[in-house]
Amino acid sequence: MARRREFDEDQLIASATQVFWSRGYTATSLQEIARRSGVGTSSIYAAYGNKWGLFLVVFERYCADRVALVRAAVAVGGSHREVATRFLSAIAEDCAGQPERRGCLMLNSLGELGSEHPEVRTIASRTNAAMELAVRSRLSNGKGGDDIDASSLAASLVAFSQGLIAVSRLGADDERLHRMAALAGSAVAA
Amino acid sequence: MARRREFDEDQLIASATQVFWSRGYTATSLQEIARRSGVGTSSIYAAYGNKWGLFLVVFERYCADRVALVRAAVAVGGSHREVATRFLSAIAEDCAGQPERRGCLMLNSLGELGSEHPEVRTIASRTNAAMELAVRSRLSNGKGGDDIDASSLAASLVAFSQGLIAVSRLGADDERLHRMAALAGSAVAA
DNA sequence: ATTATTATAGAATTGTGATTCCACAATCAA
DNA sequence: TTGATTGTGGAATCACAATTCTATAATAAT
Repeated sequence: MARRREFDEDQLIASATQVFWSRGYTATSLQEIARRSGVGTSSIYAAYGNKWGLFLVVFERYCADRVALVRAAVAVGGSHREVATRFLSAIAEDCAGQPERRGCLMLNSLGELGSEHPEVRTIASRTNAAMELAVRSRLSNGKGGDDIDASSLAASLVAFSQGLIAVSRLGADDERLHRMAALAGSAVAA
Repeated sequence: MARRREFDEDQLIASATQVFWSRGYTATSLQEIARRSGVGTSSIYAAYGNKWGLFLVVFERYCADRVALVRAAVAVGGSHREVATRFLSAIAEDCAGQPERRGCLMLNSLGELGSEHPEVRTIASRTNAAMELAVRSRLSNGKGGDDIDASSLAASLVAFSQGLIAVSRLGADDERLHRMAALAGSAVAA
């Protein structure tokens, strides 16, 4: 270890995330990330090897944040119906707050890169499992008798949330998203 | 009109669809489409103007086919529960049959291009509305009293189907997809 | 048959963007 | 302080892919 980094890694990753998220992986140029972050391309290559390496770091971090979002949304717990409603509302809320209706970087990347890049599938799959687990852990009433049911329900809720995200990308207004979230939540047996 | 086209347009569009679907728009080169279809790049440019023009034709056609798929799935009608189950099962079935777990070109393109290309959002949005309408038209029991309810249900079913597609991209096995479809279907009030 | 028009093949152009190189700066160990 | 090591800025590669160009072929209309 000789000279230390000058750039702030969190800053760089944050900038890169924005660009990848809005433009997609392939259409994003490193030069743009360099420009927007103020970090030179040499430094980026030295630190991450190549564009793909940088993307993977971005992607992993984003996915981790997403799991945290879900955990926070269901932190309180309650009846199946309450948990479901809070979870879906939180997702709807998040979509509504995104500029350009850009949805979710995980789903966008899965769409763009999933077929040809197993790593992306792997990370996304792990993330999805973590989300399902987070939801499921708040659905069980502590008895454990209906666990199979609870995990199926959790999986379906996460799937529905991903449908909500897709719908948000179509330009659905905030109210519509929230109404769909509420309707699905109330369809869950209390 | 002097000389006539030599290439079969349906063939070309079909080849192009495969490539765009597997690789994504940006990562696809016209040369690859030319090679796989046997049509020269000059002919493609003469016919569609540019890569984007070709893509739009591919995309519109794909979306139309998708609506047709949904219409066929719900053609028979029945109780809300039956229609929902048949619809979701048909989507699950379709996903299961895709090579490379490539999902749905509409959702993939929405993920890759949605933020920066309003045309894509517009076409996808129109397609989505057509799907919802197709489902809804089979949900009404002919009375028309609960139409608001029926259209909300249709919208949620379509959203859930898109969630299923996302899950399929994660590598979920066929059985899991079918189970989720069945569970969601049976959750719909008969 | 001749002409005007559109299609095709394949080479040439051009721009972009990933990646590499090189010279120089900063820091640690001695 | 000196040398080894790692970061940085910016120019230089290097490949690839979108698009255009040029010549030639096919066909409809006269």
